[in-house]
Amino acid sequence: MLTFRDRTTEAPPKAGIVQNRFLSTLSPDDFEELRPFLRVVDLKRHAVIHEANKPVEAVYFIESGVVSRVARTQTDGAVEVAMVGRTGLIGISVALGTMIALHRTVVQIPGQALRISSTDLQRVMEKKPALRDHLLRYIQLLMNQKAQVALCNAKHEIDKRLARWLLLAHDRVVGDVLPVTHDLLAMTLGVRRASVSEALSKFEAEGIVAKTRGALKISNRDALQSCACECYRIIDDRFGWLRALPSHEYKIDNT
Amino acid sequence: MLTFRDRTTEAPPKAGIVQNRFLSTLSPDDFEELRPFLRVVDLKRHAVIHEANKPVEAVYFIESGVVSRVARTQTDGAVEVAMVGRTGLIGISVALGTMIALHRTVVQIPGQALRISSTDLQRVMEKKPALRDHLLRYIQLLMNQKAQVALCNAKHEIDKRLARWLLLAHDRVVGDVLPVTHDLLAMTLGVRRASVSEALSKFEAEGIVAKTRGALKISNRDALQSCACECYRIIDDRFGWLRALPSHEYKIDNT
DNA sequence: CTCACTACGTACGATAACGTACAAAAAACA
DNA sequence: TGTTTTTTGTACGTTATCGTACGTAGTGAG
Repeated sequence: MLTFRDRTTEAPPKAGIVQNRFLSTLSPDDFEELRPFLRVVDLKRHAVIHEANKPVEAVYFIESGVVSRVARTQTDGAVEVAMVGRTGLIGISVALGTMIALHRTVVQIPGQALRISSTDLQRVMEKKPALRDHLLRYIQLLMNQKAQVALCNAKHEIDKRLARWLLLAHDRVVGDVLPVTHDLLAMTLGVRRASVSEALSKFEAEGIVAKTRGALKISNRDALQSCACECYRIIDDRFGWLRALPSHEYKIDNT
Repeated sequence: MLTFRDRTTEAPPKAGIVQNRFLSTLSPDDFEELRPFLRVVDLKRHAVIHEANKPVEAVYFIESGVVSRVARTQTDGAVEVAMVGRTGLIGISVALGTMIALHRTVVQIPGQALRISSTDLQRVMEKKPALRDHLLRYIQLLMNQKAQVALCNAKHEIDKRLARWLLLAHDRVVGDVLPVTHDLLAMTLGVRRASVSEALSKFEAEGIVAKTRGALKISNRDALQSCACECYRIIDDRFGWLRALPSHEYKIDNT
């Protein structure tokens, strides 16, 4: 059991209100078109939402939790190339028209999502071009994130990369607790588990995070930010346009 | 002067015929709509085609040479996140609707391109939805490449990454000579110049490449391929759909 | 309560890559 | 032609990270 109060599995702050930033920034008109097709689904830990090169049956707007897009090779394990949370969605290949997943997508921190079948979404997109435009703009965020991660992996030390990941994840969950193991972080960053443990111990000694078996608590976000490389800011800045858009309180059936 | 015959700056094999694979796989109907707007332009070494976060004035379909999309931070130099050649184009943000460049784009190996202004391309896209679909599908290739580079940077040794880059570049030029300096390769891969020199010396000792000041010749492509990591194949495979499409011989004014 | 299992702390030598530096060779320039 | 600049070869000590391994402490199952 978690020693920390795990706020990430709590009910969303406002029950029945859409938490997803992508959806809440849609115009009421566009969202109304989408609403009848959306269904709440649980994202269970380590669940594979999409498999690389396989057809995308449905698109998921993340309501809570964190999902990773990962790249793989035969010999190496999976490495995260982008992180998606309340601000985003999984299944962009529907907007791109191929309906084939680019990468494996895995649930890192459990939560919920609003699901719509690919065909339904396609139909709505045809009717509402603004929705497609919104999706395409979101794709730029993802591309930017992937590119920055590529640079970060090439140039920055493990502790900086770890700090970046923790900050991005922190932004995407409710509360300060991240229910992640060192092992998971190691896989995600493509490094040794031991390296993650060492870096986290250093952070804990400086009072930046507090550790528990299976979970981390961010105690001093500002200090963590000064540990991270510029990449965090660069990735985060691109979400500015999403944050800048007016956010609506859309209701959704919790069934 | 180059000791090797530098075939990359020769006139294209068939003068007046479009070399760009993206264009040559368009339907005659769609291409005809585009043709009047296309102008041949030179890509000069180190020229910056697009600057990150700046408006995209025009889109470039690469005819010859190699162009890199690079990510940057204040403190680190630029690192390549994707490579574009005869098979692709620069300026996807026009297809995504934002008209703002995601990354800096730099000419690595000089060549030529077919240029169309962003507004003209937008107009053609509206008239010909198939063109937009084609563009969006191409974006998946780029995303895949970025993701694989992210993994590669995290997990693979310098010599394997170098081999991957050389293979990708080799696929994108005419002939076996790559007019690149060690310095450029180092920047591109995000490593020391000395590391590149060492790796190349090793390759030369094994008869895989031949070196000259400012240029490399791929002597044994098969051997090079067995030096590279899986990432080359993974990136290259995604171009399968482009290669699979029928290719037309479209004429273009060389003025 | 015991047992098995997962998560974490920590240690060791090995090695890939780093930063830096300097000189030689080739090309460009004047 | 001589001079400057660019490119490359090579070396040194240093550091980050690796692979591996083993012990320990929580956690869950029976």
